[in-house]
Amino acid sequence: MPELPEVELVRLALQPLLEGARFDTVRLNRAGLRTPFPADFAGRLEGHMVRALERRGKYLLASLSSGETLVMHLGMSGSFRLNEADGDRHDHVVFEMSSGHVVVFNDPRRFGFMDLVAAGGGGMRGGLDRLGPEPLSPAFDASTLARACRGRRTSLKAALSDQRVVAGLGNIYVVEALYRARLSPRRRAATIATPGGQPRDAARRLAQAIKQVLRDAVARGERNRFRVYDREGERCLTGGCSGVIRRITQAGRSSFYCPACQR
DNA sequence: ATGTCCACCTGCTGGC
DNA sequence: TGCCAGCAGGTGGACA
Repeated sequence: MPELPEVELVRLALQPLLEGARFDTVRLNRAGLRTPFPADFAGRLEGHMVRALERRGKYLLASLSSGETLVMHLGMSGSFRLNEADGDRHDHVVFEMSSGHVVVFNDPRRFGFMDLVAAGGGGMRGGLDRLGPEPLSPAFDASTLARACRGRRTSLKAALSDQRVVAGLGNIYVVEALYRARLSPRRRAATIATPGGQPRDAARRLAQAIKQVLRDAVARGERNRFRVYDREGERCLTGGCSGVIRRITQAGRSSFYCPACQR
């Protein structure tokens, strides 16, 4: 399911159940997800308290009283069910908390993963440390975006999908942000910056659009209607534009855009 | 280094 | 009704 807004909503739902509670029992219904669970996974959780549940990009981070951090990623199809018994064949992990709450992790495709890392999250394979800025933080703006795109010959779609450029966007919100910024997903990333890496107007529009689509999605609280995603053949919703939404494939993924107003 | 492609896995949909 | 190709919101590794 999840891009940044959905992960943030999951975090908000889990936070009151986990923070301040200990793991009483951790049940693993299989050996791993995308990667094997770390050695003695249950043993390193049980008895320890969750001090805080935070989010970084699409990752959930539970800092523990043991000093370790539980890193969780939902992949494409991961979700948590709260206070229900497990039983589905894709219920892979069960947390029974000292608060009495039960948290079940379900993930049919098993692209998600869980790991335990030293506090801070360094040392995780792949690495949280390689993530770009949080798009909703002040540290992310037209300047940081322009610098990250400077000289890149790849498309804006590919650049924004790269978690090193900005953390948390996925296929849908990349497409939505480009639509709101009136920028084509096929446009070269480098063109939003000057050769010196200074932001052009397109970079300002794009940084603002990214923040806007993410904030709106979190505020709405559910994944409902998109303005351009999955609307191939339908009319463009931008005021004054009579274009028709087109679908193209980039890097094996669908992009949707209006050829009339997105340049 | 940079950019592109593919595999990982299951479930659902639409066309025949 | 059944079957099957194609597609799905992510990531990392292999390759040019």
